[in-house]
Amino acid sequence: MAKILIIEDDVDIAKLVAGFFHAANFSTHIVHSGGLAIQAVKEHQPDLIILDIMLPVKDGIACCTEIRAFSDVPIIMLTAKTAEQDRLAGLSIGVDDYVCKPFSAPELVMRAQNILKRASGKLSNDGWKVNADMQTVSLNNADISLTKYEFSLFNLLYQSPGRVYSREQLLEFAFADHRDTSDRAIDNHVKNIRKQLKNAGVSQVVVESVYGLGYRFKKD
Amino acid sequence: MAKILIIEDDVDIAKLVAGFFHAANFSTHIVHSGGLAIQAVKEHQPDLIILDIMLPVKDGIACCTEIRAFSDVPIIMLTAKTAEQDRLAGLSIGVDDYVCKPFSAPELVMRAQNILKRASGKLSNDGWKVNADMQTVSLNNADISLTKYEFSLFNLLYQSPGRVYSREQLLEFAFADHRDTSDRAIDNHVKNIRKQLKNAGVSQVVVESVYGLGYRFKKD
DNA sequence: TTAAAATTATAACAATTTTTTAAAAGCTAG
DNA sequence: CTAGCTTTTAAAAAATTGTTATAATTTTAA
Repeated sequence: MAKILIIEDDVDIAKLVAGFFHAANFSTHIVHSGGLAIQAVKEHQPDLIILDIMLPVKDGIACCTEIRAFSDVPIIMLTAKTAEQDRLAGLSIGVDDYVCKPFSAPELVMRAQNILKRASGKLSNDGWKVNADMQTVSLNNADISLTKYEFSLFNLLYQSPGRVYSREQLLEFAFADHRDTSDRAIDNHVKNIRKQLKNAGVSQVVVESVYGLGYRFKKD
Repeated sequence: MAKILIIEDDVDIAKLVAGFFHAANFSTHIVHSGGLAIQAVKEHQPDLIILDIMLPVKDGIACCTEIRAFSDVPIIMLTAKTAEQDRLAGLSIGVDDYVCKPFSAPELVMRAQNILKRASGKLSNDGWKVNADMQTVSLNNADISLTKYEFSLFNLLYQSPGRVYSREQLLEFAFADHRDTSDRAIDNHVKNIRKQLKNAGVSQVVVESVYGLGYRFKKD
């Protein structure tokens, strides 16, 4: 389920757009000003951004430039007038697409899907792909099949690269009802995950142990 | 640009649906009665049909059966009530998908896109062909006859390769009104499907079990 | 630097859960 | 009633998960 970040000051339009993306099975997050945009991008790591060009204080073009300084996340710009489209075309800031207001929501969703389809081939997130449907993880399109708990564990660590989880936390968050299970079970799952990854040709260790603390997913 | 034929007596709904498909870059043609449907299909040769199940004089199911007599064009049925869905599941007329009213237009468009993507591949999906009329499945033109529930099960899994369905979901989606049936029934159907496929000379296991989760159709 | 202590890695095995299978019982349509 | 399909049942097989013991590694402290 892809994450969409909507940067739009008009509350009604933001909700409308979010609603359509929900219907199309995306998860969304909304911020209402350009000032909050950068932080939101870093925090939520969206798969795609819908960005209004007309924002108070810091406008869409400024936002886009700032985002582009640290991320290649696809951006669809919402523009109001033809003049703005021309301006967009002129400036070659890194916008992936633009949609003119008043826009058709299905069209917006579809463009988002197209862009994501294209982007997914680009292996943006270091080549990692985590698919909860299949309970599989893939690196550079090589599927790695994990068991239920292996996946649960891997996924939790993967979602917050660099964050260290204690074995207690891992039991609590990834194993849910197995609170009375021994810590060593975690070690074994980690061992098995590493073996699976190695078999799939992943040479670097991505699930790191942190002595005395727990495990974490390697950052960068 | 794919052609959609919309068979729907309610003028407003027909226009609404047509509007959404236009926005998604399809061309559409509308007929408002079942009586005109057959001729329209022959004349316009649509790539996909949206068919309302509730039509005056000749209803959607009758239309579907008639269309299936001479064409394999994908059909999405619009149904109003759950009872109708059950009826659909029971009759296995050759409907490719159904959408329940009130439906989300983006969802309808998306399902259409998915079906068309699959249909355009013809034999691209490893030579598999699923014929809802005959309740047969064929691989490279070798027919495999399945019973009603075997087919229903196989077809559901086949439509979303790689997606894992839990036994609960399979009961809900493929068996419709048999919610109180035991999980083990699914296992037996799967066993029988696999036996049939094996008898037909399909060596690879295409209906995979995913330990702890359910079953899925093998992807690629 | 080295030894002791603590932590993590690994492998073999046991326990548990889930899947597979076959046979029998229950249904249903002809 | 019969034949074919579906469901239940129960036991065997397979896969996963958990435990234990031991080895390897890292940290700490002498």
